[in-house]
Amino acid sequence: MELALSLGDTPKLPLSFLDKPNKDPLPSFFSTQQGKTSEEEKRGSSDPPIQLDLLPFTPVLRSPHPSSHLPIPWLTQPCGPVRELDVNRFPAATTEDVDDGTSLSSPSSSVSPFAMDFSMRNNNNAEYGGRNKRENEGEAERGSDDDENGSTRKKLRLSKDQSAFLEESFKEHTTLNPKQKLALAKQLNLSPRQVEVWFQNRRARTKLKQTEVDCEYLKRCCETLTEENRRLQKELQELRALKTTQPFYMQLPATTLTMCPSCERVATNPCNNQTNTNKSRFSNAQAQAQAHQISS
DNA sequence: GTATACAGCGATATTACATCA
DNA sequence: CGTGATGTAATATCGCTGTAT
Repeated sequence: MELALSLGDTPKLPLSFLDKPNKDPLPSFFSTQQGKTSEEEKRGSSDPPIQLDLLPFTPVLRSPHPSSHLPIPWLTQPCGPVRELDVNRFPAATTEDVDDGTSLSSPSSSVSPFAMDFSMRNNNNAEYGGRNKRENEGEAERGSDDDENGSTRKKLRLSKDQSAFLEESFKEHTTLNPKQKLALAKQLNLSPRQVEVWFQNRRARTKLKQTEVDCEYLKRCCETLTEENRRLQKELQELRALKTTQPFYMQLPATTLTMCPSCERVATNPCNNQTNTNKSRFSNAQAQAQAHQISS
């Protein structure tokens, strides 16, 4: 994973929740690799920029309003490889079977990255088929989820293929405009509301994961800084002890003081910036103070 | 140009259910 | 088999934004 953190130079940590003002629903998916596993996301190293690769293929091009959505790649690009169909699906179910003339699963489909037919998916599931059928007939939108016998909602489990299809769509676009929503719903034989809910939940999951990663990163930062602080405190104590026991620099003639070009400190000798220790820096500071005293 | 009502949408919290160990 | 943990679909609510009046 690419890391862009520089605690010394960067005033701002690359945390999504710090970059976002308030309402931005999703982290910006940048500088990440594809195919990161959750194991890798939970890595214990102190690697910085923790930007989850939750949308590996595309940057987020979020538009606050459907009317301003950017062109939709998966509405215009040719379909990707045809996915394996659900083996549990009725073989007789074809796209044409459910096509009303505005088929979205044709090769020139304006919907899917890969052709797939889910028309029989939910009907295979005796428990959920009726509900989905009803919803797909346009009856169910917000607030009308009870099934026909008035019972409470039944939890629908989307099939693997449906989930995969939605995931692919989500990679292309994390939000849907109404047209996309309808197209996806038709393609998956789900209600537009279900598609909408799925995307809402998916965004929430994405954000949650990113938050977890951000927290983990902050935790590591805190630990690192604590350790650094501890080390510096210890060093300071040593330097104070050194000052009281060995004030050798006070005896140096002022004419031997020079300015180190690399670190811009007054020193008795040009210091090696890379190997300069804090102790020598301390001595330099003392010498600088002495030089200032002499000049004034 | 401004104020108001309304609709649509996304974010978020929560609930309900399915699945698994 | 019962149970708790976990994942996720679905619901409820709120706030924001654009639009019509």
